[in-house]
This record gives sequence, structure tokens and C-alpha cells, in this order.
Amino acid sequence: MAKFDPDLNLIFQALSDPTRRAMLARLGKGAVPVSELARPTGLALPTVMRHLSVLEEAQLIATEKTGRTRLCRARPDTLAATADWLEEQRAIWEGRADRLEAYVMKLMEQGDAGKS
Amino acid sequence: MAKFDPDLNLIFQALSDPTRRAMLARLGKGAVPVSELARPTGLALPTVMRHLSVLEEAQLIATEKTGRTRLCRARPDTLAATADWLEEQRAIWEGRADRLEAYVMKLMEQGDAGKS
DNA sequence: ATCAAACTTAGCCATATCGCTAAGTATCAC
DNA sequence: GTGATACTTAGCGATATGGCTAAGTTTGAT
Repeated sequence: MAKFDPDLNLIFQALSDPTRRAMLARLGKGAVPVSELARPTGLALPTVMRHLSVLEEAQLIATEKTGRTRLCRARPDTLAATADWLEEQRAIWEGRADRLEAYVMKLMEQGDAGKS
Repeated sequence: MAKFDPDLNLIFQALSDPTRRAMLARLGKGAVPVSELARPTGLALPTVMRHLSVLEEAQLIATEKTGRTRLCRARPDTLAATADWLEEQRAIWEGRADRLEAYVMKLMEQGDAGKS
């Protein structure tokens, strides 16, 4: 299997840009080619490509080229790992046993459902 | 009540630095003055101050000066809002009704427990 | 009154980021 | 094969980021 190690530096950096978050939201509705992802942004194509490569390096998306078009799709596993980090911090910060418990429960639930 | 509007740009940007995440983790164990937060980083104080101001502008921490020391504490509400955004995206990306349901349940739970 | 402690401000340097345009390369349609 | 389509690469400029040192400022202790 491919190694999956999310880098929080890259992930959060990628998420810090509204254009990229908009792209991710768009990808939530399904995989799309680069040009379609670019259209609503109004940005030049090289600029969009750059955003995409940031997202891909952060493993938030995966892309695949077929013919002359490149299809982009979201990678929920990375987002899940990120959500887990936040949830963990939240549990600690709130200092509440029930949140910690809920977090553990969710981890177990994922172990059951999240693996392919 | 004080206006609370989390800015995801600032938040994710703040979270993208490992030094700042380490500081947040440290604050999970309780409020501490600047110098104590600085010590484990090995960074110069002005550098640390800068990190702190980034965290504070993102509303991830709050600080309060008493005498000549400034005390820093975490702001779980902002982290919670961020976790919610991620959870929402995850629910969409995974395209699964049960995740969406779990998310809504959590929202309700927070509505019950999270308000001051 | 003096001195150390704990920030704080100002400013410098190196690198990274976000936008662009111009000029490639590689399909696909005819 | 000609031309259009869909990226891709190269490189520029403005601004932001993350580190530093040096020189304040404000308190607390003596």
C-alpha cells in the first residue's frame, strides 16, 4: 500500500487560502478537470495550477492525467486525519472527559468504516 | 456578547507553523506566561511574540497582561469552529449519510454544552 | 534610587507565496 | 498535417513570513 503520512504544515498551509478551500469545496461535489476548476476563480491557468500543486503536495487532492485533461479529486483521508488532530486538541483544551470519550468513539468507528 | 467570527484564512495560516502548534499544545495544559512558552522553542523572544500575535489575531489564543508578565491561554471556541468546518467538508467528501448525521448530532450536543 | 526581569518596538535579511504574462508541449478534431 | 484545446514551464514583481539583533519600556525587588 502507498504510505500515507499527512504533513500538518503542508495541509494547514494549503487550507489557509480561500481559493484553495473553494476548490476543495467544489471537489466535494465530484472530480473535475483543471479548466473547470479554474473557471469560477477568474484566475490565470498557471496560477490555478500552482494552487493545485499545493493541494496535491499536501495530499488533499489527487490528480490523474488522461489525454490532454487532468482530472482532480478530493482525498477525504487526509482531511480526516486533519480533523482528528483538531478534535484531539479540542478535547484537550476543553478538558472534558466526555469530549475525549466522543473522540475515542469516533476513532473506533473510523477503524471500522474508514479503511478501504 | 463579544462578536466571535473566526477567520479561516488566519486560523489555518496560524496552524500551519509547527512552532505555533507546539505552543497551542502547551497551552492545552493550562495558561502560561510568554517567557515560559518561549523557553522550549529556543527562539528569541521577539520571534515568539510574533508567533503569539499571529495566534491571537487568529483568535486561537487570548492574552492578558498583569504587571510585567503576559499570560496566554487557549481559546477552544475558535478551534471548535475550525474543527466544525473540517468535519463539514469531510462529511461532504465522504458522501455518507451516517457521517452527516454524526456531524449534526455533534452540533446539537454543542448547542447544549458549548455555550457559556 | 537602582537594577534585573519581562516583555516590546524597530528594523534587517533570507526565503516563500500569490499573482501575472509569454512561450512551450501534447492531444484531439478535421 | 493544421489548428485548436488543455495544460505546462519559465520567469517576473509585490508582498508576506520567520528568523535575528539592538535598543527601548515597564514593573518588581532591594
